[in-house]
Amino acid sequence: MRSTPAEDATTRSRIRGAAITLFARDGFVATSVRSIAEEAGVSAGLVIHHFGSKEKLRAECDAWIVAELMKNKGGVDEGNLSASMQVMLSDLDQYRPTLDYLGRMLLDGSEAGDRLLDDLVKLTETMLEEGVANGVMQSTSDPYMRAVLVTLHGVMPIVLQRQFARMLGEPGLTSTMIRRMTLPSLELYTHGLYRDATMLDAAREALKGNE
Amino acid sequence: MRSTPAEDATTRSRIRGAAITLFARDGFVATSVRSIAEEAGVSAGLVIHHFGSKEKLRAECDAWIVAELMKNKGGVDEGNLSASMQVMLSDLDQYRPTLDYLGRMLLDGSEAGDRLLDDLVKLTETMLEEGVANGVMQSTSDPYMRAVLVTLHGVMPIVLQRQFARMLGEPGLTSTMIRRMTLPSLELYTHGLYRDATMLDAAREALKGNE
DNA sequence: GTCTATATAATGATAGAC
DNA sequence: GTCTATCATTATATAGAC
Repeated sequence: MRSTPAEDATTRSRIRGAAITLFARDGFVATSVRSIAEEAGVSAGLVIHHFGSKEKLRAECDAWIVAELMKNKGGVDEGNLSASMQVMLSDLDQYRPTLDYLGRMLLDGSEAGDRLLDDLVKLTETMLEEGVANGVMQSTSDPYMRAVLVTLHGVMPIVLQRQFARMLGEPGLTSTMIRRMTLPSLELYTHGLYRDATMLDAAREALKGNE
Repeated sequence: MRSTPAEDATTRSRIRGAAITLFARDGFVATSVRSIAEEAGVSAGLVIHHFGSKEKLRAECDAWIVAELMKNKGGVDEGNLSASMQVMLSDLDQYRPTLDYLGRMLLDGSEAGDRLLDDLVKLTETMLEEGVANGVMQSTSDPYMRAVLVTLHGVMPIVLQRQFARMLGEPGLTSTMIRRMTLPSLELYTHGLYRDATMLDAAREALKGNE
């Protein structure tokens, strides 16, 4: 619970940092208290002494990461998801552990991760609404679903970063990858994939029958 | 290794089925041999007797799922990913275990999962190339990256199914969700998100400077 | 605060009876 | 083929010395 600023050399914070690294890399269940202790250069007993249990340590890691993410989200006026994500993706050296851990949270059933994603969807929904109101974005038949899809597409490079990096021959999430995906992503979000509405109209007709 | 057709009542296949269910639901490390045995209604010793080790059991589950997925991919002439996925997504009752397990494979570092995803990307790339050649799809500055993005967006509902379902108030991947996401997805793939190329042009300019 | 030693439970895997 | 009993290892967590 220590929250003194600039406490980065504390043993407690070093343990937390080690835990974040290993939870992010191997997942919660696959990470042992012993391995965290080793990574932090302390004994296993001390880890438990400081945090009570592995589960409580995880909760504190979750909270720490959420705080870290909020710090950056605050910096963006509009609460624009892609912008706050972009800030972190453009400074990978600093934010990699945070982003890696975020990916784990979204998959591992963390309560904090769920609430975080809900927030991201809300931010995205607002951004899309404003875009439509300003006339810069297309309207949609289902604003909430579109916000969910855009958000999940946004976190995909983090959640599936192992596959993403592997397919591009990179060792992990790199700035090269981020740069390379920028144009194709924007192309998709600008011109779409299909040149006309044949598929869309067909789907509209098909769904009309089912309702 | 038994491959006799209609062997569904075999103890061995029942154990494999139980393993697939639990690996998909809880992940490989979080699933114990004992819990698989219980799910299959046999003893823990028998599981090892049949498969040698937990790891070998996993390998056989992987192979089984890959075969199951290939079976359906073969049914589609063009090797269209969204079509073969759609086949399975439209018959969730039958393919849920397979799809759930696929999601795990893509995340858990399974070799078989990696090769499978590579195949899906290749199929998608071919489909996109043909679409461009036929004039029904937009061209792109980076065909491979676009294929990767479209593929990863395609498997996203499976990989992030827990979040996806939770945000739509569903207990898991349901046909209701699939139906509801159809139109917004096609809208995005038809009209995109942005109404003009302002963002895209800006990115093009910005990247020109960095090269 | 930090360690070592230990308690207790669960894990993957083996041995041998039937 | 299937079970029970068991081994060896590892896990989280505790106790107590320093």
